[in-house]
Amino acid sequence: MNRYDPKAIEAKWQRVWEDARAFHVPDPERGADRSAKSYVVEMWPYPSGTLHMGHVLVYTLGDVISRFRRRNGMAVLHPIGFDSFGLPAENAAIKEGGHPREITERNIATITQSMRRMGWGFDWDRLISAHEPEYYRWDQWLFLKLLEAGLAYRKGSPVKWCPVDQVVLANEQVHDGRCEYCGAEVVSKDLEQWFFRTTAYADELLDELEHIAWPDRVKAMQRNWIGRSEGAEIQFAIEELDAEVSVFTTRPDTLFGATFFALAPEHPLVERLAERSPNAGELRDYVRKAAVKRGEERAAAEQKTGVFTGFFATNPANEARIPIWVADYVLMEYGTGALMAVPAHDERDLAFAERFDIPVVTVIDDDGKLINSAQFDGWPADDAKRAIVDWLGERGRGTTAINFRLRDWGFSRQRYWGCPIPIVYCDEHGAVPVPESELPVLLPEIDDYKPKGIAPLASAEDWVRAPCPVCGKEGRREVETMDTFVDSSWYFLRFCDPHNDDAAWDRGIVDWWSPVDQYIGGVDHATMHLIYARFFMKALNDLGLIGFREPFLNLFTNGWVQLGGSKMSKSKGNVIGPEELVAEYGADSARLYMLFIGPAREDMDWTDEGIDGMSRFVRRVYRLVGEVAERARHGEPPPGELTRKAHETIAKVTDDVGRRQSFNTAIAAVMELVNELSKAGPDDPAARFAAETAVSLLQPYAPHVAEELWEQLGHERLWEQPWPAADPSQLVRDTFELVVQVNGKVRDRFEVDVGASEDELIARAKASARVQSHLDGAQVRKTIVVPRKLVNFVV
RNA sequence: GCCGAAGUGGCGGAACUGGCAGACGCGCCGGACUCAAAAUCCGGUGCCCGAAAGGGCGUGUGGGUUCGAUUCCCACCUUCGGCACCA
Repeated sequence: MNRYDPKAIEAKWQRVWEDARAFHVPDPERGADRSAKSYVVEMWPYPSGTLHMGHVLVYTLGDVISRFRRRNGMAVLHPIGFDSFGLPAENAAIKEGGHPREITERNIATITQSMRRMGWGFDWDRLISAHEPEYYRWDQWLFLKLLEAGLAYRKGSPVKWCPVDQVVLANEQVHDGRCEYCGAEVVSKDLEQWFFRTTAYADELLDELEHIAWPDRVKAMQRNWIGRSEGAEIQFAIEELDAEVSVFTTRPDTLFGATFFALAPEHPLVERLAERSPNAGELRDYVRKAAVKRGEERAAAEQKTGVFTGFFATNPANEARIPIWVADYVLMEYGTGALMAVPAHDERDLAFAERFDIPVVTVIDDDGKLINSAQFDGWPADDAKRAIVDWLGERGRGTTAINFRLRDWGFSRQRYWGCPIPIVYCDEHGAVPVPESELPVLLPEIDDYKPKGIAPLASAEDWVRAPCPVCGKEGRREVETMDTFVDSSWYFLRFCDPHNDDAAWDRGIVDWWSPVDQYIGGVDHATMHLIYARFFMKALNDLGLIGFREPFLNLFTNGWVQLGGSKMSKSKGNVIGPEELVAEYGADSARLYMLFIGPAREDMDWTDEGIDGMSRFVRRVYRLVGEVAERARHGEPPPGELTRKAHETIAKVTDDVGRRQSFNTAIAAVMELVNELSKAGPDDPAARFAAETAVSLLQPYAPHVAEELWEQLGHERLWEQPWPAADPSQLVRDTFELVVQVNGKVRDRFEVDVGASEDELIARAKASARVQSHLDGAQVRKTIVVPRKLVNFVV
């Protein structure tokens, strides 16, 4: 008997698939039926040195789904590419020398090899990588489109700046308000940065969550992230300045309880107040210090801080003059950067009021009714919200308002290894887009990638000098690059038409395949990537470039793979990686075990004992099926236990993989079938059918060994065979196990004819000696019969 | 603080629609084969009492609904995750 040799088997079939172009899908024919297409995408990997266990999980999931759908008669697009721009390659280049491109391409080559060895059925003809000009020129083109549509823009936003070194500092480079390099006091400076107007779609991004089949937790995270809150904007007057300043509040019902007014240090009004304030020095000093603090630092402060401006604001509800403070717990980025403080009904306002001895006025009683609120006294708070805003509205002092936590997406990066932003700055014409005909703006070669606080590209002086597209006079190129999330916001569109040199994609082709039917990836991308990609689709749809507004109809979020946990096994002591795993056990066992450990949606713990067990199972299947293959018997399997078990297993696996996406239980079901087959032995008349069924059902998980055994059984090209169908007539049983309970406790169980009537069931149940001993002459008060399940006597 | 997910044997987990708790696997125990070991095969394995038959207990805790609850409801505890001076 030949021994199971995964290395030989896997190499053999990988070769066969490649020669047969088994996973290649052609472009759709014009007018082709879309109902049987399926577009399956796993989040494209960042090409770090090697594959890790997380990759094994994600791509095996995608492969199982793709192979299953192919055999269910669907045209399946299952592509792969690399998210190949980004920081790690740049950092590696800084640390070890070499060019980020070389490092990246070397890694891609290594990982590609490993992916092939895992047997993942990708359409390799569609391989794309973000760092190639053939890809990123379309990043640039899309940027120009969004710019034209007003969905990309530039604005100044405050950064930490060292006035001595003349560089931007990252948060981590500021210690106690001083520069990490020279110790100079850091100041805040407005720096122009690029933004996408994600907030233009805030409402839709929120509302459309209702209509996509995503996990609840991901939807919840996006809702949190978008953070819609409903409330009101209310105008307060500052009489001394003859100015008005508005605040956002979700609690207009507490308006009568406002006892002070607070401005963010960055609020434009602060400087105007400082000009006329007796304590201008203190005020400006406070503002300066607040500006160089990190947001988290401000939030973590044990005590609230602030400075009184010397001015007062007038509450439009009761004409009360309340003191205006500047306080760094007020955020310029949210609402209007100003707030009415109601210490009685807001913890933060209370903490501030206590610190600075500001009065606290309660305006809502324990019953939720308004007090101290003039004509609104006695109103329930919820009704009062609306009534007060209406009342203010009549006098032009307030209106309902909605605020979002979501901010526009700042996507420019002071980094080298990314897509150049196609803009030239001209003294006369400002930021001028590079004409489409001049794309791509190629990333130039430079010598030093180190972050110096100015973008590395600035050192490529010949490249930076470029003529202004409008006037031709010398201008300077944008030296910042795009966030890599730009690359990943549309790569799944490019997969549909990956080699198009004339356009980012052909709309007909993209609209045929898209949206993605099944997207798979880690929950760590719940907010950023999955929001940005949704934003892109909405924008591209509005631009007429695609025919849909949501990128991913179904999302499967996989858990994390923990290695060893507390109990690292064997004496290796080391973490075992996919490469060693394939070398030791073969890809099939690795793939199977990865999905068998537990529900793929949840975190899981990889153990070496576990894969030993799976390896045992695969060898067992190999041996058993081999024994069956040697027997000559063919033809229809006779009805019986084993035949029925095979049909039940087909039904179970089809449902688990197809509908429930419960991949671990499907494997368990096949194991049960294999156990039955083992018990029946290779000479059982149904053995061949059981073996063929087990092999066929295992194929999405363990494609190599399945293909090999399928061949041994005398067939060909399992990957093209229709998925087996359970014969309903074979699933019918003529007896079932009746459970008999007394007072809800199981006392006996035995086989009963399916056709038995209720009375017969009760009679049979009562006849049982075990049941009798529990009835023990007591009077049966009630009898419950559940057809084909149980009888319960209540005594 | 707000939002979300989850608590089941020694371990990973199963039980999909309120109906046999613990499928499947790991580990462990016993046996077969072997000079021996590995591999493989067979059997056992929730806990407690019992020689056994059998009985009792048992799905985080406490209550409730129900003939019957891992499943539904209420309260609480714990763990994990997201957001967070967001007004």
